[in-house]
Amino acid sequence: MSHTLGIRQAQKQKTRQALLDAALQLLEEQSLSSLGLREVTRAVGVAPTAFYRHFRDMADLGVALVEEALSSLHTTLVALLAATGDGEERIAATVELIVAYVRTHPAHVRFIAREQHGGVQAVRSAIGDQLALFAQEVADQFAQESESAGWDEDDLLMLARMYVDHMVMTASALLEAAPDAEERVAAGARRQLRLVSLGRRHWLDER
Amino acid sequence: MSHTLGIRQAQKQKTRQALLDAALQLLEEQSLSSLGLREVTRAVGVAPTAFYRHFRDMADLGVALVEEALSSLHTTLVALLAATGDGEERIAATVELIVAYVRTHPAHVRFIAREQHGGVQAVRSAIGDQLALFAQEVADQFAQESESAGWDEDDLLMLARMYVDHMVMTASALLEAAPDAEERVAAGARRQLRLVSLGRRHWLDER
DNA sequence: AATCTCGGAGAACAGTTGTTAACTGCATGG
DNA sequence: CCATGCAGTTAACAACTGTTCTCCGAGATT
Repeated sequence: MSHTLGIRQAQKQKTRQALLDAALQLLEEQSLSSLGLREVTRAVGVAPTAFYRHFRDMADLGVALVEEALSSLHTTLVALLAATGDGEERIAATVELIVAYVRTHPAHVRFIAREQHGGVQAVRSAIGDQLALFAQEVADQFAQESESAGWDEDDLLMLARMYVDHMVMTASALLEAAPDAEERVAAGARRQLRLVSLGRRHWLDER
Repeated sequence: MSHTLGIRQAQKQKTRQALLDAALQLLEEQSLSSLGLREVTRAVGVAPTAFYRHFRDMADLGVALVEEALSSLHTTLVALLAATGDGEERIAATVELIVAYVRTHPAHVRFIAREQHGGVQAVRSAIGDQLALFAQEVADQFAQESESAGWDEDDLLMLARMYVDHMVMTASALLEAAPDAEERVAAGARRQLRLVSLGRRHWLDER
């Protein structure tokens, strides 16, 4: 199935990736809506017009970055949830996953946090779609657990959204935190997840 | 104490406000880091150089916008919390406050949501400081309630941060929601607050 | 009434931007 | 082996940017 790319298409993907990498790096200190096409091509060392061979405009590149940043997380997250039950173990593993991802892909995390509410509509939508997908997957996993017996479908999705939103918030908080405050942020995130988990256990108490 | 401004200073504040208003409007479709000085002055109908009489640069104007957007909310929020106990009544009132604020000041809300993680460091810090102040005030209020007996100080602040962050998230969600989906978002926010409140009540159960 | 202060205007500056058109050279498919 | 396709280049374009310096005129001060 994986027909080896010709040397031509290989080169194309290489410069395409170089454009994405350069853009991501430049975006650490500004927003997508202020990032210039020439700025990116200059950083890569390629003519400005070469940009058009790969992306229609900056918004298009932004959408590609969303894909790059979030697509790999789906399998990892679902696997993590499937392997753990609702409890201290899952909380620790979730926060550890976030910490690890922020450490290995800080620029991607910053990009998502920044452009989630940023000034480029297409990118906002792309991120929103991805996060909604995450929430749906988390909700599906929750639905299979015994703690969710008797739960409304809407309530489950609401709970899942809280988890996903909380993960994004935690990731962004880790970014801004000084390196020595990292563990403090992680500890706070674990306590917040514990609170939510506690609320989940007593959700059906008063009915 | 309120010595009537001379007609000179009055004019100055008037154009200053016009600059803020114009910037806020232009920011509905872009980020602060891409907003140009000339763009703003053009919208006001004033020479580009007049900008410097009021702000050092765009970041400076951004910080002023943060002040304008959030300063008025402090008293309102604290009064609301003081007037209600932890329960359904407070939840409804809180969400209603958010809905009302988003309806009356949509551009301000969008600005805060966008620039909270935006590309201009000074503005990010200003928003972060304001939100931390909110959290502290909420925590102080919580500390006076009977439900908080036996609570750690750190845990209280953690709970308060959840409330504040949740308010920002809800406000931003309301903005992006279609007008007819507004009530659905509000209902979801109430359920999430209910979950947190439930977690709060059982926080000390297992000790 | 004369002087000072200062918000705003005007013009000019060197750089920058996105986009167009026509080109070059090389991997590719017949 | 040759003709085609196409990633990337070069040059030029009008439009735009932030910032400086000089000036004006009307409110404020004495």
